[in-house]
Amino acid sequence: MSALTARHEYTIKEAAALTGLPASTLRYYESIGVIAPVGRGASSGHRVYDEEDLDQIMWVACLAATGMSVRDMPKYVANGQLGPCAAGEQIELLTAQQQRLEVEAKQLVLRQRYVALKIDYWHAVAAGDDGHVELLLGEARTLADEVKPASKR
Amino acid sequence: MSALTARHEYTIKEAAALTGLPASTLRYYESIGVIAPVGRGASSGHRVYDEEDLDQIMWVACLAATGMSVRDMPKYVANGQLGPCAAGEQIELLTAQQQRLEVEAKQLVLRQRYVALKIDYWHAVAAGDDGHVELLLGEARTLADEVKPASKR
DNA sequence: CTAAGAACTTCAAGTGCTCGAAGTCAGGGC
DNA sequence: GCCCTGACTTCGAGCACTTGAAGTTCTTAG
Repeated sequence: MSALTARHEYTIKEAAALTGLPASTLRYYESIGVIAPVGRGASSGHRVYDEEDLDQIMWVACLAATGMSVRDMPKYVANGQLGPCAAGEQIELLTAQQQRLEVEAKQLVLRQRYVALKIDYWHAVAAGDDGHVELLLGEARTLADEVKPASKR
Repeated sequence: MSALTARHEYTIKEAAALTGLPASTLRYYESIGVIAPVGRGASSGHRVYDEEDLDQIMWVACLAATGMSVRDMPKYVANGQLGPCAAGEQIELLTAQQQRLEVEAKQLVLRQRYVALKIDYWHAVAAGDDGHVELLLGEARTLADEVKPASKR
């Protein structure tokens, strides 16, 4: 298996893009021991992530998203190391993460609408279109009420 | 009329409940000048919020939710009172924000695809479907390759 | 009226990143 | 070869809250 399965390697930037955590956070997590030390390029000293590292990071990202403090994480990461026997738990956490991402996507769309609305609003103000201004202000208030649960993060 | 139209007054706790921001954050925002100084009870020295304060806080909460830094907020909050003269600057700030949100949306979609792939992967692992596992690992690699051009193209 | 307790006050320190500075390293053009 | 660009490295400071301590004030029950 190992000979044919050329393990793909990732730079810190690719790992960041796939897991949704900034590179700085990946280094931070490694520095405080939340994730295991990542392999380094022989000559460069740069971090080299493999699939296993990414799985671990995804796991940590799930824990972080549920509000767990970084001091409590190492224990739970150890559980995640157990491999195939832990597949069920992995799926459970990843599914929860999927739902969070969906919520995040919805909130993002809402924010995009809100910003677009505000741009319209200022265009109307600049044009002196008072009727349109009033209309847009009303819509903005409606949207503002919906954007409440964006206080986390 | 105005005497009877009791302009409702709120404690910091009520203001927090209505705006969705913790009381500590309201004090923090006031301390750094993001919101105007709030009136105080004559004898107690406790903060007393009125409707206008709440509108301003809601507005700031929206800015915070869209990712604006607290340093940029005072200008933006002040501009809200200035009317048409500041429309150009408002539009400029909001358009920049719109572009940030667009980037964020693309990254979010990428993460969603990755998580979905990982769920498939663990299902295949649980089922002992090694061929499928290999296939999905390959797809993860392909997904990672898409990240690279996204940063510079 | 007084005493207990909840809720407010300020100030300081902690948290979880996040950014900037200064230096190292890989790849490409001359 | 040699330099340039750009991505990586560590480290320490900064940011946006957040929490804790210590004290004051409002409220309520006896």
